Amino acid sequence: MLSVLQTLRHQLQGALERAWPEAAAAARATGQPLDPQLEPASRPEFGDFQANGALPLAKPLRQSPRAIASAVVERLAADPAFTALCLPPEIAGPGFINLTLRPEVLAAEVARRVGDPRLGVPLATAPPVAGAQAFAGGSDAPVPGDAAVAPIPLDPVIVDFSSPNIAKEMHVGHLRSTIIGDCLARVLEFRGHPVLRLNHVGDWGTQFGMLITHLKEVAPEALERADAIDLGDLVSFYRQAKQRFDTDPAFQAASREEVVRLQGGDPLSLKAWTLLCDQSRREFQRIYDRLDIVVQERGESFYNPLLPAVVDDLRAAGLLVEDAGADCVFLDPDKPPVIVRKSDGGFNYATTDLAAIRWRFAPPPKGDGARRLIYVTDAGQASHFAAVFAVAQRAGWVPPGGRLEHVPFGLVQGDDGKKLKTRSGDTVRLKDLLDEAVQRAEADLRARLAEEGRQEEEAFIQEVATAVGLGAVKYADLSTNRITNYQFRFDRMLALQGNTAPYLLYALVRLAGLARKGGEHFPASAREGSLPPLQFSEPREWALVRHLLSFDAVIVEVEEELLPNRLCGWLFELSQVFNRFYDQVPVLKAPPEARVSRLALCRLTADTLRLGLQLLGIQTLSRM
RNA sequence: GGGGCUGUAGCUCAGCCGGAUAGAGCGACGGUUUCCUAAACCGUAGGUCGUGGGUUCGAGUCCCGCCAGCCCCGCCA
Repeated sequence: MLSVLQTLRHQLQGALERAWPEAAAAARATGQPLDPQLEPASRPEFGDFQANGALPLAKPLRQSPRAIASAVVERLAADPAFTALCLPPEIAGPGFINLTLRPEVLAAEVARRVGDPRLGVPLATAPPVAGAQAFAGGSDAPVPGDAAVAPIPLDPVIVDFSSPNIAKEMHVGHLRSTIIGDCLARVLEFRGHPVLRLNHVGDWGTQFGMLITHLKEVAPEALERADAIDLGDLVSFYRQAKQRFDTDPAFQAASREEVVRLQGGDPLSLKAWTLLCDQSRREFQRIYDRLDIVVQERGESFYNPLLPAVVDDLRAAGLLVEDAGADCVFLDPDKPPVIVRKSDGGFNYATTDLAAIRWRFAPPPKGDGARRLIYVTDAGQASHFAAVFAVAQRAGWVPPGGRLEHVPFGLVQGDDGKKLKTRSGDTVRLKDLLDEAVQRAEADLRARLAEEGRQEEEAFIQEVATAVGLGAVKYADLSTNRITNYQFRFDRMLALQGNTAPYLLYALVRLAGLARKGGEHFPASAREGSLPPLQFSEPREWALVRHLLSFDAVIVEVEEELLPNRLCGWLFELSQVFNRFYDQVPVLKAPPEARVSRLALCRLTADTLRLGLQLLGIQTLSRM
């Protein structure tokens, strides 16, 4: 109900200004107009919204907060636009103004969303030009959809996520970036942003020297044939190469020469490099397909030709300093510099990251023309990104209004609170982890079926186990605040109760059951004109109504804060509120006059839950 | 040594721009099924928000100090 909130905010501000015209004018003159501080109510008994603004005004206005509040309420009562929306406001506590929307306003808001594919969430609009933001209403970002503005094409948002390394297997370390990045991209896309999902794979660098050298020795025939060979277990291949590199000086020397050949564009080296990349790509794609994740590969090698320009730019900007033979940018004379060219003349990862920023902000055709760059990597890289971002700023590559955001996340830990490992101490392969989640979900399901004496097709069992298992892994990751480390526990994430994927999926299954059994009464859409005015009476109906109407707020919040756990928490609450409703309020067996409204409410709940899970990247079910 | 993140119930975690009496889930204990999937619902117990100051009408939230844990810190990504 962002638009209602915005409307009320203007009305309150108007009331405030009518009550104290001089103070309001003075406040405006300072650029800080009187703020009613309207926000969603902190408790249900306070109504829908609360205005806290009277309290801080007590001192400047030399009146008691309650007197200020009652003056505002008086003006509001005289505003027909306000009384059409709200019941008479109440003044509570030290001077809070509590607002409750009229039941028919809430019901109409619900009706408007039934059958609406966007479920009340507006499309994003172009941000205002910097400096042109001052309008009545304070510091709030304008709510899109509030006014009928001609849509301005939005600049792309880049989400840089997943980013495994070629010739290595995806492991738990890639899990969070992949899942969180995909979720953020989905939310941004839903809001209407053109999103570039970029997989910044590690496909360039010194490790290829040893890999190619090893490949040339182990499988020279691969370089002769046109088609890529199957290297089998890439991980063990990598290990072999690494081991030889660490123990065999001759191999080491050969590897170093190989790096030079590769960077010099030697055809045979390039062929070997391509083979390794193709092989890895196929492995990665299996995981992405399984997780239903779309990401476009644009590895480090893409920026290779762009690296010299980075150094040139920095030099031209007067930022480069040579130190111990390396080209450096000193952000702070007392701290280690950002090295953009090593003493041996080679570039390193900072250079690549800088080249990426430069390219991504630059207008097409020599760049992506992006407005917002989002990097989803572990928190350990925070200082690296802070430094690189600062260099990009100083170099002038960030356009006005351009945003550079590192989206850090914590470690995946085991039960012991340490970095997750297998029993033998190896890193856990992502594939194994997903397999186990699905297997456990399947075992749970089979046990349940046996217990309940249910017979189900094998295909059904596989579908449910997959959706539950993979959904549980994703949800467990997304539902905690990403900045903290999180404990990976199968039993917890697959638990049938609590803040888990299965709990949410089950709520949707209940709703799907209602739709199946009451399908002929399930309203398709309010827009077809078949929906009578909705009426609600039960407290649990109203709780569901109110929660559903805050969907737009949580989506916009995730878009801005890039915190998927906010959406998870909201969906969990929705499931809880629905389950309480379902437990106590009959739907199909309701009297006819109540049934239509309840079915409409269920329809909206189901659509919202389905959309929410879809934005998390979680497959939904109609039976389980 | 410098920097970052974290510290909230037994456990795992929320807590939005500083707002009213601190919120879930799990676990524990107790209750609910003639009724749309009980994978559910209802209730009880459980807190010095690491710690000491400060800012203010009001601090888990902002500022400073301290303690503890984790992470990063010149040619790896």
